[in-house]
Amino acid sequence: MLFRSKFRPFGQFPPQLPAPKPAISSAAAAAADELLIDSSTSKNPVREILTLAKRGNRPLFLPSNRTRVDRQSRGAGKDGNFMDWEVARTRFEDARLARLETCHALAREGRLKEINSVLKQMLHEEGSGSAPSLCELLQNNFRDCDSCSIVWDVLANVYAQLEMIHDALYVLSKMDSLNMQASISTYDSLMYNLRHTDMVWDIYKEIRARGVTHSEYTYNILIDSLCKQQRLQDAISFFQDVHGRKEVKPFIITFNTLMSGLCNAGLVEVAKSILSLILKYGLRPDRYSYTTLIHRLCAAGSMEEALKLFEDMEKDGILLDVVAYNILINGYRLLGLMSEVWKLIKMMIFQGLKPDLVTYTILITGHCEKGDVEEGLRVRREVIARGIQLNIVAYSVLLNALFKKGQIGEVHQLLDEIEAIGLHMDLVAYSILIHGYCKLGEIERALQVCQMMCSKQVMPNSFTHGATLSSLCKKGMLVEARWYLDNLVGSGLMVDIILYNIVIDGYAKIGDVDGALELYEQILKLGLSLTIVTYNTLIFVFCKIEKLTVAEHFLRQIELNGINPTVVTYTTLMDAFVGAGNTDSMLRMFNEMIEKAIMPNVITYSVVMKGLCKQGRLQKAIDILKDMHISGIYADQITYNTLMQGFCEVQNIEMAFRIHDEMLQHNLMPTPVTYNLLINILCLKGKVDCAEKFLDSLLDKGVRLSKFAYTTIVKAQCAKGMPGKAIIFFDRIIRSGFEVSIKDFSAAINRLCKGNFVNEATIFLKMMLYVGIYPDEELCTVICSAFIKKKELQSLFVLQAMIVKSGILAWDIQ
DNA sequence: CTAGGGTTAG
Repeated sequence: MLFRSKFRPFGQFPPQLPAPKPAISSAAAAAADELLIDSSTSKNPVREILTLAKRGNRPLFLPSNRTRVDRQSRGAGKDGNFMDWEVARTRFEDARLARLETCHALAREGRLKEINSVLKQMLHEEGSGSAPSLCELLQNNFRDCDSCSIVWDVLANVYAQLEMIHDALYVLSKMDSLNMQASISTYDSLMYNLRHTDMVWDIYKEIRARGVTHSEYTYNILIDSLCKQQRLQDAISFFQDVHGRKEVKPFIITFNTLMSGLCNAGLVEVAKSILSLILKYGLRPDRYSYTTLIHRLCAAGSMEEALKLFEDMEKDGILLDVVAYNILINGYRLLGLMSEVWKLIKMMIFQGLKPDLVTYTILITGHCEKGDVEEGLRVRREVIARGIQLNIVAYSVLLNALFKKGQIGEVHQLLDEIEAIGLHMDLVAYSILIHGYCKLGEIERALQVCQMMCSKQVMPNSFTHGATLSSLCKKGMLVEARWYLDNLVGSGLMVDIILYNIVIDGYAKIGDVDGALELYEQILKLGLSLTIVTYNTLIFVFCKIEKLTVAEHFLRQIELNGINPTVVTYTTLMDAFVGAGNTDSMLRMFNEMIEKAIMPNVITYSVVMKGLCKQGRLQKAIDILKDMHISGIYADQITYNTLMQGFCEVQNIEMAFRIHDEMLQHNLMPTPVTYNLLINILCLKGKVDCAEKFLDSLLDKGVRLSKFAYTTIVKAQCAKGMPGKAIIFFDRIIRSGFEVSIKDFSAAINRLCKGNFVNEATIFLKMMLYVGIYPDEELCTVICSAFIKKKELQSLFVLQAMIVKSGILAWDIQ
């Protein structure tokens, strides 16, 4: 009982979105029923995701806690036939009893390992939530037998091993009420599986209170648990308490555990000092001690130091194994040095070691990171051809890469493959799906996946929730995002600062200062530590509502709190100053960050350029481009577009096109904005035909253009007295499938009327009515005045009659 | 107890 109170029940997440507006139709209800059966009987969640994805239906929120009896009844009684169900139940009970009988027989002979494996198989089939009924069976059928307590103990132990913590705790509480004592090995298992939570200490206290003697693993598990919970100081103190007087000699494993914890916390130097501590205790560092450190150094990019430790390790007589090679190989992959990766793979083969799945996964990751998913998929085929089966990690890498490229068809193909092999989706794999769907804007599908993983007892963590929250925010669904966040907080689940940052950013993007500040207050109340991201986001929202003094004040506040501003902090402020036309303040900020040795990035430079262009200091802007090349920061499309816009504003057509050429020389694909700028400048300079030819040449090359490029040309044709061409060209826009709006028509008609091309304006009006758009009051006025000016009273009356008849101005005329 | 996969800010 002690344990149950603290443990939170499963199945609270995901919170369901506020009910989707349309009521669930009867067809959907039928589908829901079908799904219900799917989710409770199917062993493969991937199948369900695919089914959902292919069906493309609305979210159907499934109840996740189906009881066992319910499951049995659905499986057995086809037509709800009572007898069928009764027969099936009896058979099922008989099979369970037979197995428990076997366990007791084995217990009488002391064959613990075999009990363990029988129960493991059994509980795996039973699933979580099965403890109450199994306990009942044990209690009713095996009460007076000597071997009972052994079976009960192994039962609790196996539940713990299978991470069915609820069930393990249930068995323990039952044992307690029956006056049976669990073994230290069972407590160890339980603590190991609860090492990420505070509950280990409750169990440890329980062990002490009951006078159970600790095992050789007990302390190690506790130290590991403290490390896993980032309580390093406590871990070290506990180590000293237990091992300080050297009465209980620590394992080398315990030292390694500590080193691993320190490394994960980024305290590599402290971890290194453990090496000498090991010697002081009369032990020798082993393979794990070295590889733990080396791994950390590789992850931090310190390959040289890592290589040096490898030499030390070899001097100690420890040969490189596959794991050690993989760590090194991954180190080079992280640095993007794929040639070194290949060298090492050849080297390990030369030494008689076989690259394993991890090696290949690193290779696949490397290819995918370069954007070459095809090559990643090729390696996958090669691996399979060598008789190695990919695991969920390798598939995750590929899934993630495919989502990033938007190759959703291939994603589904891989999911099919995962299903066919029978691999289990894990937390990361599910998170990739959720994030992927979110990025595609398919939030409902993402929520379905979330729901599904919950029903499979794979609980979403902060990353998973972050993906959902950020896409809700990106879609501007702040009410839903806030509601989701509040639910997370309300259910007492771990909510970290990142989740708050995401939603604050959501508010910031829509300029909702109050929403952002409300969450800021909440963070303070909860006692979470604010990060620089939080501050950057708050600075951004004040910039957004043009309160630059407040924003800059915030910067000073940050510094007073001892937090270092980053390149993002400064770039945000600089961009706002440029937007407010205050280039001097922008430059002041730029100089300030340089003084603080904060490295500008490509965005910072682009902002500086934008400011300089605004002041007309174009030569200076070009100089910035040169500065960037020198500091090894590559200009991107936006940088070039910014510069190009500067030259377009002074109508320097030649420079605009030279910048375009330079983009191509640097292998940068111009964006729609680039083309819009160029087409616009051609039109402004009266070279409308030239603009049209340029547009055609782009289309020939297969470039996709935005509607703006087309309407720019139409506007120019109208303004420059080419009404006939404008009509033909506008027709082309409609035929190309663009959605035209009243604004596009008004822009053309206004310009035509201004140039007295009243007949052509009328043709536009007819086109407009033809596609089902009606003129507004303003546009009617423009056309009527044009008729009056040209004294075309006949047309005027026709138009007025039409206006009255169509009821466009009905509300005005009364 | 060591290796490979997912995340937030301009």
